[in-house]
Amino acid sequence: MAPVTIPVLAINGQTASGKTAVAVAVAQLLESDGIRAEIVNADSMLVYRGMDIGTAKPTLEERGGVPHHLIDIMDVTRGATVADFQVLARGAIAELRARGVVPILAGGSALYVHAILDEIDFPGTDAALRARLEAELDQVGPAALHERLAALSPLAAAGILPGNARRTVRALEVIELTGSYTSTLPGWSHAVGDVLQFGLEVPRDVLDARIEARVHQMWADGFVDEVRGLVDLGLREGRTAWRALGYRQVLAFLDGELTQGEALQATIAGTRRFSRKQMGWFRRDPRIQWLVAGELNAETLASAVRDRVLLGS
RNA sequence: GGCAGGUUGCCCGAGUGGCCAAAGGGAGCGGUCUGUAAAACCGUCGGCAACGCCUACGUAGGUUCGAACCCUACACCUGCCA
Repeated sequence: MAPVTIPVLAINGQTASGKTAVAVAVAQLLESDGIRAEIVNADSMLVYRGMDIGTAKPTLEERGGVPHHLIDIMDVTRGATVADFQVLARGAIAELRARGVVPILAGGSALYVHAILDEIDFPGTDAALRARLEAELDQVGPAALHERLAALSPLAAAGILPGNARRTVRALEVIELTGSYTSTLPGWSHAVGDVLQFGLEVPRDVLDARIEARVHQMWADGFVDEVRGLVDLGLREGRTAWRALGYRQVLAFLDGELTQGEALQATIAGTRRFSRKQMGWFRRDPRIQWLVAGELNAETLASAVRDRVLLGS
């Protein structure tokens, strides 16, 4: 078999931009050309089993027979991390390529996408050390810890705001583990070869309307019951899952802190804000080619992949 | 019908004579980011020709050098009595 080029197609975009549907459509178009493609998820919350309605996880029907990777791979009690995800996603991409299948990386978690595609090495972690630092944080507060960080590494401290306890703790952890810590992300340089990056752009007002409709639909589809069920499975015990957009608001409702209507509105507002943040992140990546979301997106992306595959063969 | 309380900026909510364009929270807007990232943190947040001016604390008037804060009337909402 002649060696052919297998590009990675990355489809980025805000939540509710339609990237999932486009990714599936692209895979199906390629399939009809005799090019196999499968989807690798790059949405942080889709990894959790049982978190379906609130994450707008594509149903089997919506997946249209296209295999999806890194969806439903862990329980809500576990804390997903970028570092884990990086390893898993790169593994999936390599495995697909080895099989001659085009990986379509679809998702809206910008840090995850960055970590998968670009050269970023995450220093390790140590549970005991982390626990100690967090206990200390409770004692002395974030400002004191930040001061200590500043004494150990002025540079690292400069990149972290004093109020940000989370990042301060991690910086101290890494310094203790490795001796130094870098508080700035590396630039844009692919660690995975041959990547085509596209972004779907949706006008703000259109996206906002979609988000609102989508959240209402989640409620209608039984989102609150989904959360109730997950609570029994330990949703509150995890470190990450319960903070997911919508889930946190429903939990607040179940705890009596919000009315159900307030929880719904807060979810809409939170999702809207999240979409802004996503955009801010993706916009900075100069390699992304932006497409106005619309009918022809799948065609455009499929032909970009096709061209690349044929060129390489 | 009577008595008591309330009406504050986009929303909620402090303020009860000057230090009030008015605490705080939310929303909105903008930003930061190397193992929680759908997270965490930060800034901004009445208007303008902007070290000043204008508009603003239910409406209209009054007291005062000075009022969101005091008085009067009116409107609407709320609790108790009938």
